[in-house]
Formats: sequence, structure tokens, C-alpha cells
Amino acid sequence: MKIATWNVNSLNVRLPHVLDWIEANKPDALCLQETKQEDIKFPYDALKEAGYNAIHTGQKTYNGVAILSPHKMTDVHTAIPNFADEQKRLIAATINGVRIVCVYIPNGQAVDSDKYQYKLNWLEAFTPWLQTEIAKYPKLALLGDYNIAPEDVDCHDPAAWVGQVLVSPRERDAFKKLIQLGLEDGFRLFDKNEGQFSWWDYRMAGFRRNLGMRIDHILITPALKEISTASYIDKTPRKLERPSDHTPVVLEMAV
DNA sequence: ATGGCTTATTGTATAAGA
Repeated sequence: MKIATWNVNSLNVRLPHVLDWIEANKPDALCLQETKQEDIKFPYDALKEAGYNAIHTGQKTYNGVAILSPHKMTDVHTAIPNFADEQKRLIAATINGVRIVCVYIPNGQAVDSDKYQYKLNWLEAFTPWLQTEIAKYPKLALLGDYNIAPEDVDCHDPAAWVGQVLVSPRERDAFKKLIQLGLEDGFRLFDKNEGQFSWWDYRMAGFRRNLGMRIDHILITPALKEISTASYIDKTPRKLERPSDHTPVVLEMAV
């Protein structure tokens, strides 16, 4: 089983890249973030022609998350319970007995801004819900754009970024609280090298110079760790014309 | 040198991303 996450920065613009990628990689689940469109505009038909079912919760202009799969998706869930939020940032479903949770965690903009506080509040509401979800589904993967680089090695220039959004201590503490639910960073099980990033700024020739951040992650429960066989970042789509600023992160399991 | 680019929007500048 191959699962992946990709912030596409507008599915309207990126649909050709997504169709090419699923054709080439045949994922069993592909989590998308920043679809930036309402459900009524979601390209269900084009994906169906490519052999993929889709579930989506979206809104105009911002946010929006989806899961694509050639398999049946059951027990679909959206939004954090008991957390009033207009923003579409969470969708989950069960695929072949594996619980797939797709998130677009808030960016936070700047430390101590209102958006930063919203990010912390969102994580504080999300984490206990995820704990109940793990209790229900021992085989669970949390995939998405976390907007957190968990360690200095996940940042191209830690000294320049000290205290900034994406790496600040309170964000990293929130990430650790997810790990403390018993989850493992799937990518780091297989690759401990520095310079491994999932996002590069469009400006400053960021990709060419590898000035990136590793902020897209796949966290997995012990039951999935046991059967994991590989994890990698696929930089291929970042080299295309008009790319997303993020690129897919993939985890493979022996199922 | 605090910008640089890309996206969406009842747009022709602004907001947001990270």
C-alpha cells in the first residue's frame, strides 16, 4: 500500500500535475491540501476517468482538503468536533482497513499574530480528537501539510529562522504532543539526512538552491510502522512548469 | 537589502501563503 500527501496550492491550476502523478505512481491514497475550491467545482469526473474516487471538503479561495483513492473509502469524517471553525482543514476516511487522516494545519503567518494563536488553538483541539481516533483505529496515518519543521535539520538555515513561524518552540511542542500519542515520523524512519525538504519558496530561486523546509509529514501508529517499507519525498513535480511550492511525500507499506 | 513569486478575487491592488 502506497500513501502520499501533497499541498497542491490550487487544485484548479494543478489538476494536470495531479493526474500525471497518480498515473505514474498509482497511490492507494493521496491526500491533498489547499484545493482552494468549493465542493461543487471539485473535479470528481476527471479523477473518476483516471480510476480514482475522491472525497473533499473545500471552500472558495483558501484551504480545502481531499483524499483520492482507487479503493472504497468508508467512515468519512470532516472537521474537528467541538471546535467552531469555518476553515476546511480536515478530512478522514478508512481505506483497506487503514485510517487515513488528512490535515492542512494553519500556517500561523507570524509568531504572536492572531493567525499564530489560531494555529495553536487548532492543534490543541485537534490533538485530543486524534487520540480518540487512534484508539478506534490502531492502523492510522496522519498525513498533511503541518506547517511545522520539527527539528533544525528540517530547515535550510536554522540560525536565520530561530523563533520564526514554522519552527517556533510552541509549534514544535505541539508537534511533539502528536508524537507523544505514540506516532512516528514515517519519513525519518528511512531517511535521516539533512537537506531533505518538502517545500521551497517560489522566490529567491529557492528550489534550485535547496532553500527549503520539511513541513509536510506522514505520522504513523506502531501497527503501521511495523509494516512500513519505504518513505521518500518526490521532487519530480517541483521541476515542472508552474509547480506547486510543495512536493509529494510518500510512504510505502507491505499490505 | 526583510524583497524576490504564485494564487484568487466582482481585481487593475490586495491578501495570503511559508
